[in-house]
Order: sequence, then structure tokens, then C-alpha cells
Amino acid sequence: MATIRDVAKEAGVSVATVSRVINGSGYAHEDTRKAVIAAVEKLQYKPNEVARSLYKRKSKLVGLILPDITNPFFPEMARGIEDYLQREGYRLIFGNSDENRKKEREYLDTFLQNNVVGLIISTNEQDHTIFDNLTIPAVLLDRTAGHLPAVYSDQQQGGRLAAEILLARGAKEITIIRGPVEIKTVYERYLSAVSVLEDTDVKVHILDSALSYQGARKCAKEVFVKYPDTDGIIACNDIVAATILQEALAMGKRVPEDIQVIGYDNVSFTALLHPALSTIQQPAYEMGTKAAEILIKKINQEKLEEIHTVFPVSFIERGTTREVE
Amino acid sequence: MATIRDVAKEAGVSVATVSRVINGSGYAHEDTRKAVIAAVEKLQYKPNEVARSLYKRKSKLVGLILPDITNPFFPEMARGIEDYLQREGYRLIFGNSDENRKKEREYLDTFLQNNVVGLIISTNEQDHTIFDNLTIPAVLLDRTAGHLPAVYSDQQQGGRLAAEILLARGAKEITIIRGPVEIKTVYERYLSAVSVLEDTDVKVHILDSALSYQGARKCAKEVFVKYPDTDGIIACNDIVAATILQEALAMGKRVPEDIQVIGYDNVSFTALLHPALSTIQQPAYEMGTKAAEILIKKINQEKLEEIHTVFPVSFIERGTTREVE
DNA sequence: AAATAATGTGGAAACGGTTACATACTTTCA
DNA sequence: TGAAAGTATGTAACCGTTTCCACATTATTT
Repeated sequence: MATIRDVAKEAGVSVATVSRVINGSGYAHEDTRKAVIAAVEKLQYKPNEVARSLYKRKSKLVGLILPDITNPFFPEMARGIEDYLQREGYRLIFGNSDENRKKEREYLDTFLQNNVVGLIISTNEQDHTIFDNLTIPAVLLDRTAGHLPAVYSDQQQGGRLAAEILLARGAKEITIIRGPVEIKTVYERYLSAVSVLEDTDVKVHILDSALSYQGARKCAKEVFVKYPDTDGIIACNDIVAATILQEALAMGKRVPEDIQVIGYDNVSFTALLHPALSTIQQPAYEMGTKAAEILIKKINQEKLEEIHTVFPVSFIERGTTREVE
Repeated sequence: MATIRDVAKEAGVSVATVSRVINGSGYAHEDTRKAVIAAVEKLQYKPNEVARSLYKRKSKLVGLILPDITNPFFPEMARGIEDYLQREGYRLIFGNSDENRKKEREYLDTFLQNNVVGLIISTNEQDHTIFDNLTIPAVLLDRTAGHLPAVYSDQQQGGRLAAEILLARGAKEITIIRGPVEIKTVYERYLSAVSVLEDTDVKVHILDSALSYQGARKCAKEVFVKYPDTDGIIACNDIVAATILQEALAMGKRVPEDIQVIGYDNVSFTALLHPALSTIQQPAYEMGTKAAEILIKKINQEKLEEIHTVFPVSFIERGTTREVE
């Protein structure tokens, strides 16, 4: 790889001059500028970002920590982030945390050692000691935690929507699948759904489930033995919803006639189910791009209007809910 | 952030000594070693990887280029890669290429500017000019291209398996959905499937489809108007299979009685469909870890037994194929 | 025409590590 | 006991950039 010295020699100038024309900083005579450009071209010179990063103490790297890229909710977000960042000339260093504090810490440390300029993270760190003496801009994604800028969607609206829709469609015995209570967003929508339901005379059951495929299976098996007559399910995410849907179908229940199911997230495969899953959509891709946009703003020291950006959520009506009565 | 100089001062030694004890290289008296460790501890010193990388001309960063993390086949792989690399102390820089040569080039260039030590890439670059004067180890994933180490699964076996299974289960009029012919792996399994089928007296149709959700929809709409009597589908991937399955169900066809469907990949949501999708499994996660393992070996200059690692593929029997007759 | 400002350029010091080399002090052993 | 080998440590060069500063030249103003 050619270095700036090679270019300088080729163009017959000093490295300082080369640096100046490359960065468009300071003065440079038109003729020397041309000579430098020509040399750069000829030698296929690409500045070493590492050296740059060392001097400037900031790179063009952004750290991204997600619980698990294998969970279909996250790839959309990641793509949104990556697309935006790529256009702005930043690259992504990525790690899966599994919601594990130690891993988060580890990634953050190594990211910092690599001079990342910013961090996008999806975590539940409640006391967020991780962020306390954080020297770089960070934005929280899909989760909220205190003083940091965060982008997430309106969980209350989501929980409410799901409950109201099932109500409006005549469900009489609703089971709410509550996700892990440690995950604030998931817990909030649960709370919001119960609060809508408790003012009514429908029967309400609560069942816990993990967000994973495995956890969903366990819960789906459980729900119908515990509550065989439930006729409406509000799931904590689409995986759980899809699994329950499948289990219901396997038992010969008719969906949505006998039982209605509402998912959460609107992950892409939901449209492929039969019947296709009605669900609450979170605009994952847009949340990703927004998080990236905010991060870039912070990196550029621009003022933020709002610390928290909350996206509205919407009901995607498909085949697991009935026509409204 | 504390620098090595701070540590040196704190411990009352020179930076060289600090460097030596940190890296366990060269001599260091037990007492000074302890003093240095204490200073490191006290100052929470973490070596700046950028400075290291600059001097050594290699970082602890590995580049990963995937077509689209949003395609559910890739997250599993990415996770496999990331898990392995993480354990080895490497971090991942990631980019989505959309199979676009220009984007691939762009990512590769910037990765190189950041002194990545290795590259894992999933691409169809046939003439692979990108790799011609590549100075770092690289391994191809899920795709093959010439002289580079590659890990992929046995496409011929996959295509054959799908065809044989449909044959054994009594399909009489099979439609093979051919994916993009530019994607070598996808094309190979297609070829393999037709070659099995052409020696038999079953009727065979060929239909093209993209690998995406959109493309799949288009194809699924098309297949039954073109071939209303087809009773067996060999799809190029699970998305296409799931979409066709849904379409068939919507038309009132019974699956697997009237029509059987076989997918490809065994992406996680396939188990959630109803009936659950029978499919050819590629061990995506293991392919990822293997690719990472090979890369690390190459980075460490270890000799590779084989350039190409091919994984066997297996049939996951679920509800969209009949009991064997 | 002299003073001042603007332009153009290069030398050298950073940035934060690693390592070759020089030097000094201990051991070991013939 | 003295040479050789082993241990311990520091100085300084280096990795490839950017930028401060000094200096020289040219353009502009008075």
C-alpha cells in the first residue's frame, strides 16, 4: 500500500502539502494540487485510516451492540443503521451481547480501544453504569435508559392498540403473554394492555414467555392447557404469536373465528403465515436510520431538539383477527 | 483515557518496560512486573489498539461483507462468525453489499484502510478481480470462487435430495423454482434437481424467482396460474417456499395431500409455519464458525488441509411433504 | 515604493504504542 | 576469578497521518 510519503515523492512535494490537498485544508497552488491528485491516482493511494485515527483520536468507526442479530427484529434495524452510516462514510463494528452485561462491557471497551466515534446500543442496563463516564456520543435503540438519547417506539400505544383491537373484535377471554419483565419496552406494552383490559368485563389471563423460539414453544404448549377457552392472544412478539398460532391451528382451532392472535413487531415472516399474522408494527428500519442520524448529529456536535425520539406504532391487520363487528 | 506513558510514570519505569510486561515479551523483574500491573489496574489502562495497529500494520479487526443481513439466512451465519471471532479476541467490521460490486469494492477498500487482518465475504464475483491483489487472508462464505478458501454446503446433494424426496413421495408434476442464475450455489442445486428429475417420467416445470420476499410473492402468484396442476414444488429458498405454501393454502389446496413443498436453507421461521415447512437444511451457524476458524488459521499462517470446506446438507422432514409411500 | 496581507510550502512534532539496541547488573561455570 | 551467559531496564526510532509554525513568495493596499 502506498503511503503519503510515496505520493509526496511522486508529486515532488512534501507530505504536508499532500495532506493539505487531500483534505482540502490550507493553501495549495492549483498546479501542485493537480500534481498531487495525479500522484494519488497513479499510486492508487488511499490514506491509512489507522494513522489518521491515531492522530485525531477519532476514527470513522461506530460501534453497534445488539442483543442477538439472530432475532428477526434486529436485522432490519441493523440494516437501517448500516445504510445510513455507510452513506455518511462511517463503518460499523458489531457485537452480539445476549443481554449480558459482561459482554456489553467487553465490546464497549474494545470499541473504545479502537477509537470508535460513537455507539448505538440496545440494552436494558438499568443503572447504566456502563454509560456513566462514556466519552463518546451514544444512542440507545429500542430501549430507554435515563439521560442518553434514545429512539424507540410508543410501547403504550402498542399495548393499548392490541388490547383495544381484540376488544373491538369481540374477544371475551384474553391471554396476554408477558415477555421478560427486565426488558422495559416489553414490560411497558404489557402494562398498557392490561390497563386497557382491566376496565372491561373480559376475562384476562397472564402468561410469561421468553422472546426466543424455544421459549415461545414452551409458552405455546402451556397456554392452551392452562386456558383452553381463551379466545384472544396478545403476544409479546411475533415469534411467540406465530408459535401460538401454529399450536392453535394444530389443535384444530379456527383462526380467527375461535381464537384471535396479535403479534408485536411486524417481523417480515409474519406476512407469510397462513393465516397471515395481525400484528403491531414497529418501524424497525426507520428506527435504525433515525438512531444513526441522531448519532451523527451528536458526533458533529449539533444540538438535538429532543433527547427521546419515539415512533408511532401501527396495527397491521391481517388474517388472525376478525373483521370488526 | 490513560496512556502507556501514564502507566510508566505511575509505576516508575519506562514505557518499554510497561509494554513488555503487558505483552509478556522480553524480561521483567517480578517486582517491576507487579508495580506495572498495579499501575495498570489503578489507572484502568487499556492499550490503544489503534496505535498498536499502526505500528504492527495489523489490527484485531476482521471485515465481513454479506449481501443483506435482512435475509434470514445470513444472521445465523453472522452469529456463527461473530461468536467464534469474539472468543479469539477479534472484532467484526460489517457491511451489506446487496450483491453490488461497487459496494463490495468500497467496503473492502475502507476495511483495508482500517488495517483489517482478514476478510469473510459472501459474493458472486465471478472474475473476482477484487481478490486478485488482496494482501490479507480471505475466506468465501456460502459462495465459491476460484482459488480462495471457501466454505459452503453441498449444493448438488441438496438439489438431489429435494428431487428424490418429492419423487419418493409420489409427486407427478413438479415445479422447480429456479433462483437467480448468477448465484452459483443457487444455480447448482437447481441443476442437480433437474438432472435427477429428467431421468424420470414426472412432468417438470421451471419457474424463475428472486430470493426476496417481493420476488417470492410474484412467483407464488404466477406458479398456480401457469401450472395449476403441479403437485410438488422445489423452491430455491425458504422464503419462496413459504410464500408458495401460503398461496396454495389460500387457494384451498391441501398440503401435503394435493401439493407438496420443499424449501431450502431451514431458516428459523420455517418451523413456525402451519403446516411446518419441510426443507433442506444448510448448517448456517456452523458454516459461519468454520469460516471464522479457517480465517484465523490463515491469519496465524497455519497450513490449511483443504481449500474448500463443504458441509453436508440434510432433509428436515416436516408437514409439507407426505409420509413416504 | 514600502508596508501589509494573502498565498504557498516544508520541517518537525505530535498521536500511543512496539521493538531493536545499548547498557548495566547478576549468575554461572571453567 | 574472570569470561560468558542470562536478566533487567531505558532510549529512541518507527508505524502513517495531521497540523503548528516558520519562511518565502506574491498580491494588495496605502
